[in-house]
Amino acid sequence: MTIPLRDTTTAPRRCTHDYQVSCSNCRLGTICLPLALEADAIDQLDEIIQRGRPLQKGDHLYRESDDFKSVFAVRSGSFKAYRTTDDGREQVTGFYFPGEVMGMDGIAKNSHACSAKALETAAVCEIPFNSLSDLSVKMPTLQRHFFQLMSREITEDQQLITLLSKNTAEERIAALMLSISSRNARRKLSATNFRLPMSRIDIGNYLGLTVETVSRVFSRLQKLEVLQVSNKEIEILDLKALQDVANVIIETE
Amino acid sequence: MTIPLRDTTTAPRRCTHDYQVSCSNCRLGTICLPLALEADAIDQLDEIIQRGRPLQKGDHLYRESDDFKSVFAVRSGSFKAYRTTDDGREQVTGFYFPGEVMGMDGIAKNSHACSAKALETAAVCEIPFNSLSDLSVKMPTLQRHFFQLMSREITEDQQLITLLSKNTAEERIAALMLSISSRNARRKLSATNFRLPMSRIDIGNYLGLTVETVSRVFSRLQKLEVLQVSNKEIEILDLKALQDVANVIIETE
DNA sequence: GCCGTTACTTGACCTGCATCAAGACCAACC
DNA sequence: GGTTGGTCTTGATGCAGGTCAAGTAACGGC
Repeated sequence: MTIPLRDTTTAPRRCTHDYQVSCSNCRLGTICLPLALEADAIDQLDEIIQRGRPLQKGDHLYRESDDFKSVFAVRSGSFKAYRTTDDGREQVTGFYFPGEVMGMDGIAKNSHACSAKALETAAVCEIPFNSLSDLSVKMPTLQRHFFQLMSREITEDQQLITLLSKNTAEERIAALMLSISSRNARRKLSATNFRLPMSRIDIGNYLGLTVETVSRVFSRLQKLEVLQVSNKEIEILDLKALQDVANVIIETE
Repeated sequence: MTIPLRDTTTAPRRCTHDYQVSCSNCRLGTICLPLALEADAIDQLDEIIQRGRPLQKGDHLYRESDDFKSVFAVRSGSFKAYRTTDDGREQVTGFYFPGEVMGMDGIAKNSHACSAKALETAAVCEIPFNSLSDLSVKMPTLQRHFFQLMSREITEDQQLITLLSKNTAEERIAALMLSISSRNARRKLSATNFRLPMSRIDIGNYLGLTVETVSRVFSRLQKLEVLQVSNKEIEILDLKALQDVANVIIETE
């Protein structure tokens, strides 16, 4: 069940989201990439985008092998995407924050390859893929836009691959903290103080570590006065030191 | 420097590649997904596709941060894609065989995120991305086709992520052997006897293992009479056992 | 053929993280 | 208040795979 995003007849020509993004004339969050869309394109997109129903913590946005119908831009809250391995375990493949787009894993087979679960109360924009395809055909800019979005997903996955295959536990955790920090900064939120929406279990799962290791690394980084950790509340005390620990350059775009 | 794939005026309406693929009316190798293209579409694609110059072992097809202009379908030979980490090490992100498409990592930033290097003498089809985009605008089927290709790349990367974060050395190697085997089968080559085009170093790098471990695992699997390994020549002696070792279902499509 | 170089294998040892185990904290609920 | 069930932390121990080292096989160049 979806309701229209807004009444387009009276709508102002600016971002209607709950957060501010750099592109001043975009209504789509980070679907908004360097390549800005013309006003005309935005109006047409508005026609097809719908506001998804609100989700509570633990609710699924979609599940593995569900029919693929739409991609989703996160409006508020956060999500984890995960796939279930053949022997029934879970592999977290990504965390999604406001302004990020999820669900593109479903295009290949017309059914979702991952499940997406809300980590807290959350809201999304639903973008029906068929409409998006049709519109892309009419609007080459949008098509390229969307290609870029998918390509970006590929490069991000490849960064995770590198992290998993080359880096130590401390480097992985530090890299994740830096990634969350920079995604916060992008949304004009604090880059140094934030609340982790996900559990230690999810962090460990995502980074290929056990909960115990995650916990130990947090303790160690706290002892070194790099981070201040109290349960889910994180404060980056020494950004430079954290970057040194990560030993990886996290893109700050 | 590229030369036209073939003289379209006299061309027969069938696959012109060095290998056979399942889709009988496609000239593009595995760009050919379940979604078959109409004859009309194929003719139009033919117009924009070019045969790339032949590559020798060690030659680069493109390098990290090269301008992104085209994607490439492998015609013969094989490639590895890799990215260089901030501290100068290499991370192999994939191997590409005939009929597979590479280079889509470049779309996001209009410059390649990976380098691609020939593992042996190789040939490719070059598909200029601008032409492809333009054509997709005219041909919705082609657009969807290409979206699927990219989405597939995402799911494959996610499988690798899972492999790296959850599986043992033996499981990883077994999974890679099964993957190569099934990709061979797809090209109507032997699924049990093949030559690995890549070095142990590359295998280790790709799977997040050291050369020594790769070597030891091969020896162990040989002792167990699962594989026959002589340098790069592999024979799968016991497919069922190999699948058990992998503990992961490898898609055979 | 010989030589130099690089790829591969095997062994001995060591370490980072997993595993096992116990306890602390926290929130929900009766 | 107490109980229950989850998440998080910390310690003790073990092992898969990394590191170091030495040797062998394969491949090119001359």
